[in-house]
Amino acid sequence: MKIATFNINGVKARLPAVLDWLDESAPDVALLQEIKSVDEAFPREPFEDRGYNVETHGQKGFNGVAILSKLPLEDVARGLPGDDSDEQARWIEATVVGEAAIRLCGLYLPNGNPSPGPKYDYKLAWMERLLTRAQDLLSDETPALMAGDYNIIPQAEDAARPDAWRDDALFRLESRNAYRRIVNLGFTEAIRARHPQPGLYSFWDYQANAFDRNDGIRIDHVLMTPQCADLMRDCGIEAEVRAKEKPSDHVPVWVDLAA
DNA sequence: ATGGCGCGGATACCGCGA
Repeated sequence: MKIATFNINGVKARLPAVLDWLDESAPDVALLQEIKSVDEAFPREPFEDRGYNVETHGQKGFNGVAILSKLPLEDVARGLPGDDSDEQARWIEATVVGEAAIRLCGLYLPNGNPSPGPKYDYKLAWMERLLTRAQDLLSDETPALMAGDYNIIPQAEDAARPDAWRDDALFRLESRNAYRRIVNLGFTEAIRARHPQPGLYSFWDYQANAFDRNDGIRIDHVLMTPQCADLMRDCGIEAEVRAKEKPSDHVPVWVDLAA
């Protein structure tokens, strides 16, 4: 089962590019971030025409996450637990049943800039809630993954110019510490585990020809529970998607599971 | 590269992203 995560930066603006990607890459499951659409306006039909079940958790203008799956999705839940007053649509989860049942969590972690400030406080508070959900997933001792746009550069080797990000919310020490605490609970981060070499990126800014200069960062991650990591056959980053017509600034990251 | 580029939702600019 091929499971991909992709921050599409607006489903309406990205529809042709996302459909082309689905036709070429043919993931069984796609976890989408930044759909920037309310649920009622999400263009379900072209995805359903391609055989995908569609579950969305949208909001007006910003954020928004979705799951596309060729297999049925069960027990769909929306919103990261831990703060009923949080109205930002950044978390969706569901179970997909193939050869094995996998709990899928799609996430769009807050950017946090400028830091310090209230947006950075929100990012760190959100990561505390993510830690709690992550602990519960591990306690289940079943195959599960948390995939999406983490807005975290985990280590210096995950940025072409780490010094340029030193004081940014994506790379500040507190951000990296919070992320590492979650990973170190017992998750396997797919790309680090299988492709540990530096220079693999998942985001390139639209400005200043960043992609042509490979001035990128790796901020889209797939974290797997031990039971899920045991199923991983391969994983990769589809950097070539960034060179296509009217691209997102992110590219898809995928894992292939024996499931 | 203290400048850029792109999206959405409000209007002929702004908030936001990373």
